[in-house]
Amino acid sequence: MKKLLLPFNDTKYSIYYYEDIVSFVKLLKQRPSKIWGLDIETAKAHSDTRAGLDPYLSKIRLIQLYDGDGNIFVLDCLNLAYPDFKDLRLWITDKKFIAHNAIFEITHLELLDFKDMDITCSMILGIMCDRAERSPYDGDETVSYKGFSLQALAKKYLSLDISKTLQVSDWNSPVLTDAQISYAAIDTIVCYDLALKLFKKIKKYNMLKSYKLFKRMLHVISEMQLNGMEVDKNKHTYLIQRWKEAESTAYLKCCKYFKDINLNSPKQLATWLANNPRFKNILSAWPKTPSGSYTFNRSEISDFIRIPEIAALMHYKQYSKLLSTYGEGLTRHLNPVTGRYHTQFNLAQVRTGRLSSSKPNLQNMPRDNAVRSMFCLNPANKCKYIVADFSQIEMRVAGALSKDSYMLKAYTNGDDLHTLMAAAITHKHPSAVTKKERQLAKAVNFGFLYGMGAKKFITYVKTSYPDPITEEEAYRIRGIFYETYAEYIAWSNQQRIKAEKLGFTRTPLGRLRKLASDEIYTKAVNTPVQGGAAEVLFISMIRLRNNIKRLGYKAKLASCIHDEVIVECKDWDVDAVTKLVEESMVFGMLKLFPDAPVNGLVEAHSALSWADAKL
DNA sequence: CTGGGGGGCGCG
DNA sequence: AAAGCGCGCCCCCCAG
Repeated sequence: MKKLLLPFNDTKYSIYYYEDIVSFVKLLKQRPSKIWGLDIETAKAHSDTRAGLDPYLSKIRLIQLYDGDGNIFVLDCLNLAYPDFKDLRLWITDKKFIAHNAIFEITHLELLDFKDMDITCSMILGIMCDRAERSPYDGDETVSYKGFSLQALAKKYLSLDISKTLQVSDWNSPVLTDAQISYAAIDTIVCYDLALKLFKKIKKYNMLKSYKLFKRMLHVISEMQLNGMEVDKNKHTYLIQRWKEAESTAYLKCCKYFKDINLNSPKQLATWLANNPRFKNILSAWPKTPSGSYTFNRSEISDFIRIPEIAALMHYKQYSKLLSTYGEGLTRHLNPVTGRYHTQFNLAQVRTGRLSSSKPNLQNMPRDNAVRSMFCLNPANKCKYIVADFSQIEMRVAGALSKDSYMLKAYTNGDDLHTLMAAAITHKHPSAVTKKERQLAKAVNFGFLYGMGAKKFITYVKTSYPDPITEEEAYRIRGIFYETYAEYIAWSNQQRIKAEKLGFTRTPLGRLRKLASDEIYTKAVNTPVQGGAAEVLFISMIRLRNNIKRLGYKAKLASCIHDEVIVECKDWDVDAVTKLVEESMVFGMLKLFPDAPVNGLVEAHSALSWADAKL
């Protein structure tokens, strides 16, 4: 044991540094604190560049615990054996912790078998406060404040400057310097103080329910991130080969029309268009980007898509997109230890309360069967993917929130709202509605739900429907939407009035989103609906994970895509867990909206691959 | 050489 | 008066 004195922020702290876990735990037990600041330092355990950050490529070097009363206990794990942690695990079970970016601590500690720790995340508190206090239109008064790192939030909320220069120091070094140990200790103090301050704000803003849901999600996310998604690399390689061939064919065709032009440069394309005599007569009708240059956005220029030059260009862009985003580049995210994609799920970042996914983003994989079938389990492991979807979750949440009797009646009867809308537009009986008409109605429902204008609807239809519609027709259809969902429209207007008065809107569980005045018309309506759908999903996933653990099934969450969950499950438990998934999702809906109709709410299937489990 | 904005596009 | 929403990642291009 080594004791260090740490003067920091006008206070004197004591650091107790241990290399022996028995005395470490013995001392911890003497402290009365129930809430502890927690941080870990990790060292590289692999040559990969991500080593030190990725739980599979790192080893924990230090565990730092702050008792909230001037004492920091630091355990150096360099020379500890795995079974040693038993006493620490036991000590941890009835304590609460505070960490910054708790997902990092949870995922790393999970691999040492520290399960379901009660951790508050100061980063999530910080993001939630930010979303409540600042719309993107507000800018940011704190110039140096950027992102939600501990350093940034310490400066913003505690007016503290903490150095991060030692973070990248060598945590593999056999002997750590006093400066390194002090650096490691400071983070626990700062995140402890930060969380106390931010937690008061959360209560003041009435966001406790919402925060508690996020907190419970930490373990769900940790499970998904650690589990990851398995891919069949051969399928991917084959796919890339096919895309490359298609791209080069398309490129050769483009060469006839575009001389010395980078097809990936919108700027060069715009110049080419402006100077091409063939386009002289239609140039005035060519749509433009917000900043005023000619656009080559596929959905904006659907009027000109039949012109050979444009058709060739679009064909090239299609494969160029696939190759650049879903080609070879994707594989750099494969984990060298597990061979899987361990996506990062970002909690609380999205203003409506959804999750987002990055490195790689698994939430925007092409719907293409060939792509999704590369997410495929090895049959030798005797596992299946269970894929379950909410059916039309946002429409259902819209109905539940507004209590629109037309929507609720349809869901109660098991009717399809898109088919009903198609029937209303065409004056047909629902049973006579064609596939094409339903497709248009789908665009009607999705578009007008959040206040789309008739004009935009025309271009929107062009992308999702084969035949164009006239302006007159667009206004007529908009009228039908407003009549059909009159109660929903009334609720929408109420939401707008409320948001105008308060300057913010909330999700059903109370997550606050500040809105600038010109955001209100659409976002005051969208946020409760999209946010409500996210909250339903969160409740469902928490329930599902708890029940899988409680009942001892061999299954783990693998991913989620806004209204869809993917579970990896041992063959012999697939039937039982599929039922559990369905039950959990219905439970999530009813927990948030007790009166919601739930027939046809969930669809679930299982198979070796993501593609096959969707059928 | 890096960072950031714009344009574009994949998903829900 | 008019207004779909929510993301992340790719490439280009320009500023520092």
